[in-house]
Amino acid sequence: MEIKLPDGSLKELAEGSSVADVAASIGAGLAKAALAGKINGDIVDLSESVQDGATVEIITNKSTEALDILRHSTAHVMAAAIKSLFPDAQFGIGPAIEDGFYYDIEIGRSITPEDLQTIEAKMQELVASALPFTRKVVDITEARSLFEGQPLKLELIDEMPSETVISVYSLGDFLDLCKGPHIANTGFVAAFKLTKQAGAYWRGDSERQMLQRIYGTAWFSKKDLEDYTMRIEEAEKRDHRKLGRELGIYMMDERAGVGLPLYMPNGARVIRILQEWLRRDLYKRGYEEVITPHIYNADVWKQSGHYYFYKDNMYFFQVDESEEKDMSKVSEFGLKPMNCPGHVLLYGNELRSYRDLPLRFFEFGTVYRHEMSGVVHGLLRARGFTQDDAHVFCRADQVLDEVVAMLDLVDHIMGTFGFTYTAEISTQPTKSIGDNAKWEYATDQLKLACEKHNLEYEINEGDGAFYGPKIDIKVKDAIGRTWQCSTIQVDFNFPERFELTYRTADNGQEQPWMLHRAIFGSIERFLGILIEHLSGALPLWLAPLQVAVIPIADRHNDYANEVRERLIAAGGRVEVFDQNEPMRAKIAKAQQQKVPYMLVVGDKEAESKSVSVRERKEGDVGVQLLDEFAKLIEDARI
RNA sequence: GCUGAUGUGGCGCAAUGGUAGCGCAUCUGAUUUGUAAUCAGACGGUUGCAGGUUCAAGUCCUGUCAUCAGCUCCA
Repeated sequence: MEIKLPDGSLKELAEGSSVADVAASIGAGLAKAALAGKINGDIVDLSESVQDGATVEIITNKSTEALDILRHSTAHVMAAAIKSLFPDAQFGIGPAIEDGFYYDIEIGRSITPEDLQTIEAKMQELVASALPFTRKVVDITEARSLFEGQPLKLELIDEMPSETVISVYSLGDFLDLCKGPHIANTGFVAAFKLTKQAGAYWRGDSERQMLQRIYGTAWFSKKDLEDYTMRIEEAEKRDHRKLGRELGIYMMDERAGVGLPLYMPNGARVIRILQEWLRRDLYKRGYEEVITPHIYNADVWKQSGHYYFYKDNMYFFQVDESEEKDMSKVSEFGLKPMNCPGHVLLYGNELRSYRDLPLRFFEFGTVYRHEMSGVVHGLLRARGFTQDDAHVFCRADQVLDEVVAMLDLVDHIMGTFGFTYTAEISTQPTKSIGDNAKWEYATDQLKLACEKHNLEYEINEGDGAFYGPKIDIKVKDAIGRTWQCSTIQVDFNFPERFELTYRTADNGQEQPWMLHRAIFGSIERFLGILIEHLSGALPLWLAPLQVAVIPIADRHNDYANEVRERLIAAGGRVEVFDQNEPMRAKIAKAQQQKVPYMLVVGDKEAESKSVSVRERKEGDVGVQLLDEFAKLIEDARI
């Protein structure tokens, strides 16, 4: 028989040859390096036999799929080690993930850090003995008997269609249900480390039992593992919680409450600049700014439905409005967890004409959500935060253009900060309101808008809000975590429940379409991600302190203050570092504060009305006339 | 909320069950400096909180609060 290689050449082979035979026929070196194969694009085990006319590719550790195969295989090695140390262990699943792998297990108690060491040592033994992975194909019935007494595995088998061909892999005396493929033997595992252990719900369902999850990382060389460890350490240095404190951005205090950031002067400045920058852009784009209350009578939350859907996650309180103070006339209020009701009430306050649409309200709205204690995380997930929230009321035929304009705004803002992002469209969930035709139309408009905007998207089937479909924009942070920032949502709930209408051209009444959108999402979350992204070195226009004027000796303080005043007149944020310290120490301080420019001034500069400019990344960039430098600061005004 | 780990001056760290130390920062004094940290002195904590074990607890135990790493969740 004949097969095709990726380069297009043909190869003659004996009937019943396997992928491994193909590798061997190309060369002994390749046969040794082969991890798995690809038949017509599908990743398969080396033992898989090839059919006449198929295209066969050999996967080696240079291939893009190789790390996943290695990591998944290392998860099996770990499972085998656990099986020999804890014979009664039950196994869940053990996939490859970004940078590593995990395996969910149950040994009747929690895994301790010491266990991790023991398991790792056992794994080293298995790796040293170059144990082979052996693949076997069985039917459902056989699989059931092989995994007798392993309820977690049996549950997985039970969910497979009855005609499925199941592959199992054995590694020594450890047998696992697995699609494969795997490395030929454990000798390929060159560098791995067990990194952490945590609880994880079986099948990701919080109603079900919690298993022990062990995480590890695996690489093809010790060097790669070291680089990875370095990368993690570097990422920790730029953690926004550490930098947030060091740069005077924000603090937390137990006494204030969990998840409630307090902004220090630098943080307040940055947030105000971000807001003003966006505000000006939004005016250009046809938005109107509004301001709405932080608390609403509970009746509003009842009408919107939030009272019933989110009561546990909202802050409610009662006020006695009677003169007798006998709680006879108690009113209930709720802190807003989102800004929609205010904007909806504003819309409904006037009779709206089709000519008014689209009507775009925006607000920097501070909201409070009682997030569960385990999820609060610095600025990235706080209980009080400010959304750059907007609601657009429009006609059905305007939805597309509005969403395209929003995507354009996302592009502009993320591009300004150098973020790359991905888009996901979430569709109708099983429990939802609004008729199917509307859902279909709305979802199509979102897809069309992405296409019109040349934005690739993934579909999150059934993951939309109960009130409408949405586009979520996720950006990547320094440690490689993805965070949801921008969101564009269609809402069928509010217009219905608050009976919003507009007068049509033919004097009829129609219900407007309502779009929610936030670009930063939460300003604090965005700032947190931005700090990590830039290692705290905010661009000149956004830096809380733009210029540190550094007099060399006390006698230069007067000129330093003159420089400061000149630059403040140019709109700059400037401070004179006149502490009784050597210049070098002042520079060190300014560098640590990530101040974009340090201006060293001494006799020469005072004489010539100039400044010696030091840029935080470039270092000393030479002397400039003060007026010249002032222009630079002027240009950085938003 | 769940699983696990951790909690020592403002920050970063130390202290075989036996008198809580160090560096940075702060304050005072000296020094007046040319591109990443001048010198000296001083101040500052009873070890998250509440119980318990012990002759003796930062150290051991219980509870609780908070933080961290995950899981679940994120209108």
